[in-house]
Amino acid sequence: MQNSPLVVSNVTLFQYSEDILSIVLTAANSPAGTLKATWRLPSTQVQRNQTSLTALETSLRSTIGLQDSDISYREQLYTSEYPTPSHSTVCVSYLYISRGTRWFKGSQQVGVFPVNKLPKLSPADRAIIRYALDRLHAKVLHSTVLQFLLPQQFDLTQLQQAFETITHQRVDRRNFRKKILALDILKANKKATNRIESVRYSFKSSTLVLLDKPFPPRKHKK
Amino acid sequence: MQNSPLVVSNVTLFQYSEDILSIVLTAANSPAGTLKATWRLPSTQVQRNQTSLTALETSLRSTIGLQDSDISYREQLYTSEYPTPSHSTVCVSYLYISRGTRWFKGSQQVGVFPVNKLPKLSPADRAIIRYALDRLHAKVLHSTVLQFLLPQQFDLTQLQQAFETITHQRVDRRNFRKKILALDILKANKKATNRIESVRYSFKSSTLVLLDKPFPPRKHKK
DNA sequence: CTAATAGTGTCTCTTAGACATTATCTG
DNA sequence: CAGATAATGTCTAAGAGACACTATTAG
Repeated sequence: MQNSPLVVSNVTLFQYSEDILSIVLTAANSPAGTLKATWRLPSTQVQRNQTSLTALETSLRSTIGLQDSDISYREQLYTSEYPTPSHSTVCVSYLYISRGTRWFKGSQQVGVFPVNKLPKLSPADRAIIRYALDRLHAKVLHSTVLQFLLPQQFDLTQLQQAFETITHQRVDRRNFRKKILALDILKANKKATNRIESVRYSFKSSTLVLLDKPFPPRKHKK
Repeated sequence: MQNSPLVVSNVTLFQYSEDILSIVLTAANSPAGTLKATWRLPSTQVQRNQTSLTALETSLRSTIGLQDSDISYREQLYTSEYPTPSHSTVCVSYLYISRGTRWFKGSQQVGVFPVNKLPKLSPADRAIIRYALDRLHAKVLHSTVLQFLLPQQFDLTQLQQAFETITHQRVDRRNFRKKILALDILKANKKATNRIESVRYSFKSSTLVLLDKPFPPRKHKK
């Protein structure tokens, strides 16, 4: 007999590679006789001696093999509630970022889906993902989140591509460079060869930095 | 026997008048023999057939007499957790705004405290209030939240004062006017008399409007 | 008459944003 | 030698921010 709502937590786990932003989903045990898998955000119930965070990480490790160190960024998204007359559920959602999928086992239970090719999902999960995408979008404009999606070293073209992919904005290359360099958040690493290779950069700070002004050029008419 | 954490919700209820930003707190039943009241954020436990929101509003009505219609703005703040080895607590916090305190009964159980004269509070409550203040500050810069703190009709001086109080910024009057009028979010109401009375304005939209660019002049050197 | 408050306009400087060409490497 | 990619500088227009005086009302 419980007198508290059920508590669960789930996560929108982003991952970016080859200019594609993806989300990690897990396949629910499909009902017998069903051919198609049912996909969900990775989620778990929270026991009374856990927090939503510890429960989630334990679950991620066992179900999809994700180590703590595979996660480059974490933040709480929001808490949603699903009331029923008898027993409501409180769901604490998180936004995680992983830099790649070295951890990915290719299990049939786990899938990495580009955000514009998501499988059928519950309305609740879709709402959460939409919210997470909005949040990520906003954060790209006002902070250095991109550092958690990109490899540690990258060139400005990669940075700009990631920026454009996530914000759905096209920006002028020269203005983008000018502005991002003016922000003084990147450090240049000596280029390895003298061929025409791009100068590789990394972020000065390894932690999220908030920008006073939205960081990039806004539009690009032509 | 529960297998879920305990769920509670609480609220940072803001109220602004006479150029002072205040928060509503309730007095916990002080332990016998204690002279001083112990103040807390209004909070309530969430039962299994409730949501944090319904539980909170029910509780607010009965404990401090706050009607639904007294609240001009609501938003979820964040969810915090207080783990203990045996039984952790999940606390869903909200940010509310009320336009004044007509509802206020002056009960000994309820207090309205200016944000810079808060009584002693638990570290958890202080953290939540700090967070709420930061959020409010950010929202003043990027949206029209001030409409929920101010009376429906106000003059630009009042608007600017509220702005300055909440952001701790002093801005130049002329620049403030120029910018806020350029945003085209206010409508002027005909002034009642032909004396030197300020023109009174109200917001065009009765709902929160997000601004693309942070709304006001930033600094004021002298 | 004095003090307080409301209202208003201009100039400067910084920054956003538009835009085209050259050099190097790959095939 | 053709095609792709990286690097770079200048001009213009808009907006941020600094700044001072006049008119009205209240005491």
